[in-house]
Amino acid sequence: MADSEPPTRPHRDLPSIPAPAVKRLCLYLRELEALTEAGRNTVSSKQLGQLLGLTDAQVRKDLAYFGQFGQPGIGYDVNQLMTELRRVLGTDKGWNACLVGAGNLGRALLAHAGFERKGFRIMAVLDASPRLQNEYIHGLRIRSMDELDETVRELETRLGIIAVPASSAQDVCDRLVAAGVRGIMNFAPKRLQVSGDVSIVSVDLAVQLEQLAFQVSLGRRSGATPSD
Amino acid sequence: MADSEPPTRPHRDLPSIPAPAVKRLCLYLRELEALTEAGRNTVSSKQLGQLLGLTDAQVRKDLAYFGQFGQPGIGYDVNQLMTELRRVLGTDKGWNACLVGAGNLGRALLAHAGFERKGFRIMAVLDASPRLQNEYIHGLRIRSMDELDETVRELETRLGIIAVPASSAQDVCDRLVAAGVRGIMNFAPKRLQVSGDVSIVSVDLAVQLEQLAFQVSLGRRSGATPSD
DNA sequence: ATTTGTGAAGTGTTTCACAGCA
DNA sequence: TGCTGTGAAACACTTCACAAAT
Repeated sequence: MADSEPPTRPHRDLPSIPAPAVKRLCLYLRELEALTEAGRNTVSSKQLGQLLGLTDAQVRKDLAYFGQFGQPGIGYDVNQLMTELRRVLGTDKGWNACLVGAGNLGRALLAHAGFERKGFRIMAVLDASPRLQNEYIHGLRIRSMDELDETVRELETRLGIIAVPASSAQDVCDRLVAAGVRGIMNFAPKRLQVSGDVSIVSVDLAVQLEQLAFQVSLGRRSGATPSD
Repeated sequence: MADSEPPTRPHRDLPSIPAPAVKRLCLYLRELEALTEAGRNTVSSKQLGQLLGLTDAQVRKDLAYFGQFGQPGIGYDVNQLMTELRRVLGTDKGWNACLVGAGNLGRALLAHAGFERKGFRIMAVLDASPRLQNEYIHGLRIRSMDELDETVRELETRLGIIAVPASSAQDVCDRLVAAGVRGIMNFAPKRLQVSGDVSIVSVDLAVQLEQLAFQVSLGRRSGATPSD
């Protein structure tokens, strides 16, 4: 996991960035946001590393893939580094998303405050069940699947979030891709196949619990797994 | 991510298993469950690999860390391999969990059918808010935080699930550990520190969306990320 | 013919260690 | 002194390629 994916190139012919480094970037940003709230102006690679259980060298290498942000003897400017990381991650501008599946998980995602804070906005909810159609949740009308195409186009939702059962996940995925989304976050316990230029991130909650069960079975001492 | 964690040892002095391999084990199991439902009796490493976007060599290496399950010329027996993987992952026996946080996410997790199917059972829900106390959700009474200790002991919940805001996550974590849970699944956007012999798996949904945004920004072709 | 299991080779990632700067 | 940025070394993971088994 984390894992078996091709490294990403920032631009054509720049050194490629290890996938694990990209994962850590998000965590650095999260810690920086906490630091700035705590009133800190600068932070060293050592301090940032300690907050996340990483070595200072790791932190410096990761950040150096994207530029030279630090000052020898001082460390990194918290605000500047946050801005840089947001730019690198592409979260400096907002992202519209549409959610498919208005079950328990879908509703929880819709209410999730963390998304808005990070610049993600769920603009529409769709569900296949006629029972739910035109019901309102969190101020959004539940749309029918027939409306998927126009929804994605009119609201310009570049991202789709799949919170439907595994059995319909691939179908929903195909329709989202056809409608023009560029990225899909998948919560169904199913590997999705996509044709073309669409990115996928999958989160299988049961798989995460299995990972935990394995670590506990092993009697692992303090297995700290940052995110994923 | 997948990622920056120490490899795990199955038993003392056996070859250590790469962390990425453990992540894939859960995915193999998921595919095997689908295969058996489809009536398949055997599967080759090549077929299993294709289902997950992995090479056949990768699949064989991963499985070989735990034993010799395959038959040359034939492949793997689907049912036998499922049994073996469940045993390796520790999910052949049930796992009791207690959930802290009865907000939107907590409720969604409680209703999540995928957990029960995999042998995980949420036995109790707790929440700090007096407003929710003694309310019932999904057949479970919402307990006060004062009841945490007795709940963990009496119901023998080896796992704790944290679905509270970041600000109280560390406190909840400490209390769960003190009460005796051996593993914690954390949904708060906060790195948890644990003392001693407790495993942690964290899932930060906003971080996952950031990963997706990054991949889309890069114009990645078909970035298939198995779980994570 | 097909497929496993596995050493060896290849590739990718992390850590080390130090020059250079504040 | 304290810290960054970075080549070089160490380590980890994946892929290759083939002997052995059916």
